[in-house]
Amino acid sequence: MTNVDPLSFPEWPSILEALDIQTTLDKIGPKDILGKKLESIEKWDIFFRTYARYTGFSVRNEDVRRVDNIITMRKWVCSKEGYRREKFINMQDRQRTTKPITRNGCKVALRAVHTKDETSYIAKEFVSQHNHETASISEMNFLRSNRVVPDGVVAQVMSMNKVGIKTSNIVSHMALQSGGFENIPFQLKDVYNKVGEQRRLENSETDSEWALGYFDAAISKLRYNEAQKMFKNKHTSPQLPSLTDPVRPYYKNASEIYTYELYIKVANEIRKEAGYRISHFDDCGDHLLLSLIRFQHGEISYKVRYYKINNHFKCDCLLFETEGYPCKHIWASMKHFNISRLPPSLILKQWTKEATTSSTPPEQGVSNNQEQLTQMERYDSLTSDTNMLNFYASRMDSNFIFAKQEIARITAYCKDAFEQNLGSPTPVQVPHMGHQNNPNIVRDPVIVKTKAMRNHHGGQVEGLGGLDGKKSRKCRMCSSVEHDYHKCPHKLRPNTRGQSASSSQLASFFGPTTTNNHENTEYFVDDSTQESFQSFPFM
DNA sequence: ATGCCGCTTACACTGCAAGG
DNA sequence: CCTTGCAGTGTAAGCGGCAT
Repeated sequence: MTNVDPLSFPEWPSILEALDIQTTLDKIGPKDILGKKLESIEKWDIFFRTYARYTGFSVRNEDVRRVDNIITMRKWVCSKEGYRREKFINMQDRQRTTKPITRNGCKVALRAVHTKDETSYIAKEFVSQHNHETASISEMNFLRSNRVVPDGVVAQVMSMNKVGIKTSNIVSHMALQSGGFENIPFQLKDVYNKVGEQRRLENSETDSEWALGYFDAAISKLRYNEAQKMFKNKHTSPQLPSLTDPVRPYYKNASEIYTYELYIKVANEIRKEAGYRISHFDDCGDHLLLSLIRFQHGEISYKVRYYKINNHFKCDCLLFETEGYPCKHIWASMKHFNISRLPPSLILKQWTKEATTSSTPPEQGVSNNQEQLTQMERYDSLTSDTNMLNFYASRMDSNFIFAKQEIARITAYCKDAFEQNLGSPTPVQVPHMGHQNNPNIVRDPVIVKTKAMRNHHGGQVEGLGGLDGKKSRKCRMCSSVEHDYHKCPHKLRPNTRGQSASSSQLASFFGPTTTNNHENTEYFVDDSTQESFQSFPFM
């Protein structure tokens, strides 16, 4: 079991002391928590979120009660608490395929109630047993309540957007410098959301146009996307049709076998199966030859061969042979023979969930996990701090020079200490704001000033969907509706390589990369590069 | 005190059209 | 044909009212 790194979570020791917890996090049970008191609701919040982070689940605020604007009770739950609401399960006139099921009725929860003397909050409910698998350390950054977009990152992305660099490429570069996407505590979409939020606040619409690509970053991104998909497949499941659907077993069977992306395609075939019927079949010795016709389209027919010896189906349409999953004609034939589960011969292993999960490296040992986790926490913390540093230091010549010198000094010191294996703790105490206090944690719908507050005027908030007239397009540089980005008079258009304003800004933001592969990389942006970057194969 | 439910809003995602 | 931005859809999240 892992323990909380006190350097990353400075509040943690005092909380543990106040709760008088002697056991490790994974062994905490109701008897350790029920009846215990903490001085504020925020401390309970920190406790439960840290507990969740280190035991592998995501937290949702489930309920809150206030009297005179003072919180009298709050309940936190596992994000898998409850079930999808009935109205979304039985939605009529559905226009899109359903989203994966993320809830499974998990009972894990904490409830803290204001004590009678109003001096503290007491735990009245605590459930620690999940009814599902929890996330591993390597999946920790995929959990929503663990995702953070540090202020420095937002500031840096916005600055670089202004000189025309795409958000996705900036994030790729950050990932590259951090040693991979798995080492940054946020996802690309979190950055889009956070930057978008900041832009709305500033009421300025600028974005980026030119691309910048790095092969290593692209590969890392592909791997990361793969890991994201694996996480999704492991922790969500497709929404199945209603219990009354006669071919529900087929959907269920498919959901158990295929990844979510492929399930959507297979489900589409199963759905279309109903449009076909077997007109007749002939016994050809080693196989049966079935003739299928489409309802109301009698002239369109398909032949399906059913080989009894190996329980295999082969269809004229060759969908299975080309795409790797059974076609509607095979599903219709299976139904005809009352075969309720897909025969193994029709399951291509590369499309199954098993194929992706089996490629996951085995979990590392306990001590390695602890080490890895501590290192990750500290890396997150340092990245957050240094991003802010970069932002301010790059704004003034004197700051820039000072920062460069200090960074060189500290780096040399740490490197020296590391190489001599002096180990931690390093005498250089890095000031830390506390991970869970970071307002940029990707908590779901964060600052929602008006969220769930009744709209007494009955209208929608301006700027959101539902406005009457269609919005006209705005220039991304100056927000004018008169022209678009490409014709904008404010657009920065450096002409020559190595002399442009953007190139120097780029160089100052990126700094010299230390990665071997890029030692000779020059950063430049000019008219021609826009084309070449956009056509970069991985971007 | 607690659970259930309805309502509102935000976020994630998709599809389409404009523009190059 | 490709990229980008926008609008629309699905649903998670959060809160408060009401019933138990």
